This record gives sequence, structure tokens and C-alpha cells, in this order.
Amino acid sequence: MDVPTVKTGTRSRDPERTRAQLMEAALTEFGDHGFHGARVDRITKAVGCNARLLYHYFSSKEKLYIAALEHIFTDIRAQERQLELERLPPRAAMERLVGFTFDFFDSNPLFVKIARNENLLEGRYIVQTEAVRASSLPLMDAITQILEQGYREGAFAHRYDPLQLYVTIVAISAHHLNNGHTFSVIFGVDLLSPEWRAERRRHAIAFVMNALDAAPAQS
Amino acid sequence: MDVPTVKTGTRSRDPERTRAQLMEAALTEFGDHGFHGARVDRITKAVGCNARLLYHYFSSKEKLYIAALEHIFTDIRAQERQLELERLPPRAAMERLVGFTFDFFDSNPLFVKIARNENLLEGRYIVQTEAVRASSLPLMDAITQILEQGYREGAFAHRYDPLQLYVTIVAISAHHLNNGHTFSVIFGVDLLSPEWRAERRRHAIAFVMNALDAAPAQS
DNA sequence: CCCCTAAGTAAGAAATTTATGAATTAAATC
DNA sequence: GATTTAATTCATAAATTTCTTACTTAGGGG
Repeated sequence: MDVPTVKTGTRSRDPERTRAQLMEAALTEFGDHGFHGARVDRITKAVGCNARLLYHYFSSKEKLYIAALEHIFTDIRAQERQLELERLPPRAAMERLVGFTFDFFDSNPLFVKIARNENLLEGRYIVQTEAVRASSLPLMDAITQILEQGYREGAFAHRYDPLQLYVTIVAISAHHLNNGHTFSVIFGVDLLSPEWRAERRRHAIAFVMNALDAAPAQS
Repeated sequence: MDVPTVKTGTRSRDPERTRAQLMEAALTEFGDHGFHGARVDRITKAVGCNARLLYHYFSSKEKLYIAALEHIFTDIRAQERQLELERLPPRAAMERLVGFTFDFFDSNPLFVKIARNENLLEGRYIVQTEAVRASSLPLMDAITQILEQGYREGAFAHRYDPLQLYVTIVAISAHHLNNGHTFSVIFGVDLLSPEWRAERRRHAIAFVMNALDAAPAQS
């Protein structure tokens, strides 16, 4: 990152840096190629360290992948906690929640990619990690609260199951990122361009608000 | 499929059958493991033919993958054409369209998996195929028509861009299939169980209809 | 300043996986 | 029934990729 990694000869000793660099490179590599497509060789080359070090720190390609998985999934939690919706009225809270969810996926392509690959592998590794299971997510709690209050106050006309609604919000926010390449070819429109994504954001918020029947939202 | 493939020695000659079996097995293999995770060896073993045959018919693993991709994407078209919406009034047509889209993904897991993998590879291969590009899909035309008529007749209160709406319909229909494994671990609910999927279907239709503000839909 | 631990290097073994050359034989054609 | 075509087999080359054994050296604690 900071030191431009001396090509030949000796590499200065700094276990923390080396470990962190390997993790960083692993996230990119696994994100770009998936578990099977990833090459330990490329990872160590990207870091500029000897191939043996990867095994020194992570034992095997598989263990490295699992570490990367845990790393990125625990990382979300921190971001989620930054969102504070308690004080906002239901409609404003919901708009902010959808916007936040959208922005999260939009600005964390690595998360999107690694999650996709883990699903390709049928969750083989994520089921093994303890760190990921959380009986209730902050965002889920927030949704449940917002809906409750919205129904009570008459801000929302329709009732939805919180989990169904959350899956829907994520779906609308992330599907074009997950399937952008195939969709773009089929429709002849680049769903991954900044312009399309910006318009998608507006659509996402409007669509969800309309489905809740929050009067002021339009289009 | 029909003949239980003789284990040793001689395999009866039937190029079409062999080719079809290889394609079938390839779809499963690529779907289950992705391009890099797929093994030509497993494919030929599944068919029960000699490993050399795969190269005889498809030249390389890569060419086989591309053939599989084309196969499954052109297959959709046939299914899409079966949907006839022209005669239905806008609300009924939209409900049917959403239901159809949902059912398509629900009953074509192979398509879902292969599309996911192709997106993992950033659409590297789909851009090479001619067969997939279709300037306008039957379903897109249908949506445009339904929306037009719905607005005109006052059945729909909100206006949406047809492509945005279609992406949303697909998103709501397929996201739990694309990300079922990670979501299930995180939420402790099996999003891939028949029960959850059945409930998801109801939610999908209700949500879209409400977002269009088609009065009778509820929940 | 020495010693010891672990960070790092060099080189290549081991295992896996894709692909091919060349012979064999079943079926289609005339 | 001879001839031809290509479907199928056998054996193995070629390439790739993960991982290990053995060695070297930097740097901190006493």
C-alpha cells in the first residue's frame, strides 16, 4: 500500500502489514474470479511477497477464503450501525433506509461479488463461520419498528412481513449489480453505468414508497 | 437418460444422443460449480462416455461452456413466447406477468445458476454469443403495452420506466434464489424452502400491484 | 552482543486437470 | 459387400496449480 514493494531480494519484516496485504489481495482475487478461479499465485504476486508466506499465514487456499469471507461479512455490521433511524418519522425513515441499502451495495462491489460467489458454492463456507450468524440484524429491527409505527400512524396503507420487505429492498437495490453483465447484453443498455445506477436509485425509493402507499412519493 | 449406459467396453454409436447428454451434463456441472470449478472429467463420467468425446464434440472446455450458455439462453425465448397477455385488462395482465416471471425462475434453477456464474465472470462469454442479443424481448414489449393501457384507462396511478419496472420484477422474483444461501444463514430462515418461496410469490405480486396502485391488491 | 523465534526466500515435489495423437470399430453410403 | 466416414477407445503428453521441505536472515529480549 504505502511501500512500493521492492521487486527482488529481501522484503522488510512486518507481519501485520503482510497479513493485511494478503487479505486485501485475497478479497480482490476471490471477488474477481470466485473460489475456484482464484489463484494463490496471483494473490502473492499482487502483494509482491513470496508464495510461501500465504501458507505461513493462512495454511491453505480454503482457509484464506474463509478468512476473507468472515472479514467482509463482519465489516458490514460496522457500516449498518452507523444508520440512525429511530428519531425519524416512518416515511422519512423508510426513504433513508432504502437509500442507505442501495448505497451500501452500490459502493461495496467487493461484498456483492464475494457474496455472489459464496452463493454459487451453495453457502458451503459461510455456514462454517460463526461470526456471520446474527439472530437479528440492526436493519431488520429498524424495519420492523418503522413499519409498526407507520401502520399505527396511518402513514402506510399496506402491511408487509418485515423479512419479505427487506429481501425486496435488497433485491431492488442489488439485482442490477448481481446480474448487470447478462442483463446489459440482453437489453443493450449498460445497467452498470453511473447514470443508470443513479436513475435506479430514484426508482428504488419511489417504487418501495409507492408500494407502501406513502402518498407524496411519485413516478 | 433411457439406456443405463453400459459401464465397460463398447458404447453404442449415437452422436446426437452423446452430444445431447454431454450438453445436459455440462449444464449441471457448470451450474453447480461455475466455469472454473467445473471438471470436464465429471462431465464425461456423468454421461458415462470416454473423456476424449467431449473434445471431439466441443473442442475445449471453454467452447463447451459457451455452447451451454447459448443453449440455456435461447431456451428462455421459447418459454417466454408461451405467455399471451394481449387480451387481458392491464391489472390482470400485470399480475399474470409477475406470476409468470416468478415461476420461470422458480422452476429453472439451472438458468439461475448459470446466469449467476456468467455474471461472476463479468459476462466474458455472453458478449461473444450472437444468439443471446435480442433488441427487444417479448416480455419487455408486453410490459410497455400493459403500462400504456393501464395509464390510459386509469388502472395504474404511477408511471414507471418499462425497463426499470422489468428489472424490479425480476429482482423481486429471483433475488432469494440468487442469494438464498447467504441470506438463509444470516436470517436463520430457509429462503429456499418451498414454503418460503410460495409466500414469496404472493408477496411479489402484491408488492408490484400496490406499487402500481392497482386498488384491489392488498397485504 | 548473542541467541532464539518467526518472517521471509529458494526451489521443486505432488497432485490435479486439460488436452492430444493414433488406433479401433460401428454404422451409413453406394 | 466393399468403402468411407466419423464415433469411440486407449494411453499419455502437457500444462497448471497447490503445497512442502529445507534453508536464510531480520529483529527483539535478555
